[in-house]
Amino acid sequence: MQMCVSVRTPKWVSSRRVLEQKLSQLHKCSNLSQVKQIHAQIIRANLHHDLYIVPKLVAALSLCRQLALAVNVFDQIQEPNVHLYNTMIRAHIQNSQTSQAFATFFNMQSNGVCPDNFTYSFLLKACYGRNWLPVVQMIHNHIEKFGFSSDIFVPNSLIDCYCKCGPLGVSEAKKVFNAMGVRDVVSWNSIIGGLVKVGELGEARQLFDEMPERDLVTWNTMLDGYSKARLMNEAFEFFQKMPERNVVSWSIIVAGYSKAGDMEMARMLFDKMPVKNLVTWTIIIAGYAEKGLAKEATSLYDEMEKVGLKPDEGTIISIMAACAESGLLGLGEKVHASIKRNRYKCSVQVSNSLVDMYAKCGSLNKAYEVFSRITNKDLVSWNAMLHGLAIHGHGEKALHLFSELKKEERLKPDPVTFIAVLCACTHAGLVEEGLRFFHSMESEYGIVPQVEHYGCVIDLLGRGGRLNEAFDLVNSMSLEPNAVIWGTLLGACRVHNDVNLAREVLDRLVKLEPSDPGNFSMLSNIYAAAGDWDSVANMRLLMRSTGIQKRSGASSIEVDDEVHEFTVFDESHPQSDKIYQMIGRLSQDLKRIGYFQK
DNA sequence: GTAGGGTTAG
Repeated sequence: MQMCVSVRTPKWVSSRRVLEQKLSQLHKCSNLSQVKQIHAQIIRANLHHDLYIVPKLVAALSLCRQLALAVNVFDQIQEPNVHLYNTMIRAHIQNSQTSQAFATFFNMQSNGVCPDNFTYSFLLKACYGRNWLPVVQMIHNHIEKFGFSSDIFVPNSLIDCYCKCGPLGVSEAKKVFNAMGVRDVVSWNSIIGGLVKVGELGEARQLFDEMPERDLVTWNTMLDGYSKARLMNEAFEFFQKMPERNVVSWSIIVAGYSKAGDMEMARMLFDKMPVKNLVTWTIIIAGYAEKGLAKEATSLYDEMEKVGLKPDEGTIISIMAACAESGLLGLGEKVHASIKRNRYKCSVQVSNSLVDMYAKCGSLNKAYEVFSRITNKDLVSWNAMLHGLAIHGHGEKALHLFSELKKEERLKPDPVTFIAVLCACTHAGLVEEGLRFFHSMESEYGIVPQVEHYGCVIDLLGRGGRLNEAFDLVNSMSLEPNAVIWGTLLGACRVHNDVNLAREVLDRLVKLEPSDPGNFSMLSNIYAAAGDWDSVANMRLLMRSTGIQKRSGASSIEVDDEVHEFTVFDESHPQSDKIYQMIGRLSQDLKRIGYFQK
C-alpha cells in the first residue's frame, strides 16, 4: 500500500479532493449541468484517467441518463479495474442496455480482470424478474467456476433470480438453497417465495414450518401464497394467527378477497386497516373497477385524493387496466385528469395503459390522441392502438397504422401485433388481406404462428362464411387445436347455420371442455335457427340431466357513474316497455340505412 | 426477501 505524505499539498491534490467531494454529493441527484461542469473540471485538472474519480463520474453520468458520455469516459481508460468495470456494468443496466452490460462483463474477463461479488450482484439484478433462465444459469456457472468471497448476498440473489424464472428456475433455486452452508432468513424467504409463485404451496409450508426463525416477510410471503391460490379460508386463518401484521399483510389479504371477487370482505378489511398506503388504495379501487362497480371505485378514488395521496405509476396502470377490462370510461378519464392536474410525467407504460383504456372503452379519438403524443413509442403502444382500432371495426385504419409501424426502424412487429392485424381484418371483413398477413408472418417476419393466430384466421374464414376452409385449416394445424379454436368454429357455424359441421365441431369441443355450458347452448341455438325444435328440446334435457347450466350473457352500459346490466329478453327494468320501443325504432332506422342483422 | 402494474383470437 502506498502512502503519500507530502509537506505541501500539491495543487492537483486539493482540486482532486474538491472534485471528489462534489462527485460524492452528486451521487444521489442527477443534475446534468452540474455533472457536465464537473466533467469539464476533471478534464482541466487532467484527472480523467484517475481510477478513483472516473467511476464516480461514470455513475453520475449514468444517473443523468448520459450513457454515451459515460461510455466515452470509460473507453479512455486503458486498464480499467474491477471497480470501474462494475460501475460501467451498472450504468448499462440502469439505462436498460442489458446486452451492453453483459458485453462489458465478457470484456472484463478477456482483459484478465476477475469479477467480484458486486459484478455478480449487478448482473443478477439485471436478470431480476425477467425470466431469463439461461442467462441466470450462465452467471451461476461463472460463480461456480471462479468462486466468490463467502458473502451470503450472492447466493441469495441467485436464488431470487432463479425463482423469477418459472418452475424450472425454482428447481435450480432449490439446488442452490440446499447447497448453502450458511443460510439467513432472506435465503429461506426467497425460496419460500419462489415455491409460492409456482404454486408449490405444500412444499413452501413445509419449509415455513422447518425454519429456525421467521420474520414478518416470511409470514407475508406465506400469506400471499394462500391468497394468490384463492384459498381465502386458509389465508384468513393464517392472517389471524400472525404474530404481527403490517400494511403489506393487510394489503395481501385485501387483494386476495378482491381478486376472489369477495368485495364485501375486501372492503371490511380495508376499512379496518390501521395504516393504508397508496398500494392499498390501488388494490381496493382497482378491485371495484375490475368488477364494474363504478360508484364505489370512483368515490374511493376521490377519498384517496382527499387524504392527500397522489396516484403513482402503479396506481395509474392498475386502475387503467381495471377500467379497460370493465369499460369504466368515467373513472379512467378522472384518473387521466388527475395525472394532468398533478403534472405527472407519463412514462411509456403509463401512456400505454391510457391508450388501452380509451381504446377498450371505445374512445378511439382519445386513444389516438394519447398514442400520437408518446414520443418514445414502444411495441406495446403500437399494439394497443392497433388492437383498439381492430376491435372497433376500423380495419382500414388499423392496417394503415400497421404500415406506419413497418416504417419504424427500431421496432419489429411481434406475435401480439399480428393478433391485432388479423383481428382488424376479421372485424372489417378483409378475408384475403388477413390470409396474406397470416402467410407472411413466417416468411416475411420470421414469426411462427401460435395457436392464437390460428384462432384469428379461423374466425376470419368462419365469419366470411368459408367454413370448410376453416375446418380444413384446423385439421391441418401443426399445433393441437384447443377449445378456443373449436369454439370459434362453432360460433361461425351458428352465424352461417351449418348444423352438420356444428355437430362435428361440438363433438371435438365436448372432449376438451366436457362441462362448459356455453358449448351446449351454442349448439342448441344452431338447432333453433335451423328450426330443428326436437333437437333443441333434446339438448335442453341433456343439459338439465347433466346439471349443466348456462348463465345468460349480459351486456352493460355506464350512465352517470352507474353500470346497468341487462340480459336477453330482460324485462326487469321498470321502464322496460319504453326501452324495447326504442330498440325497435333504432333497428328500423338501421335497416333503413342498409344494415342487415344476421 | 413480502402487497398494486401496459399489448394477446371468441
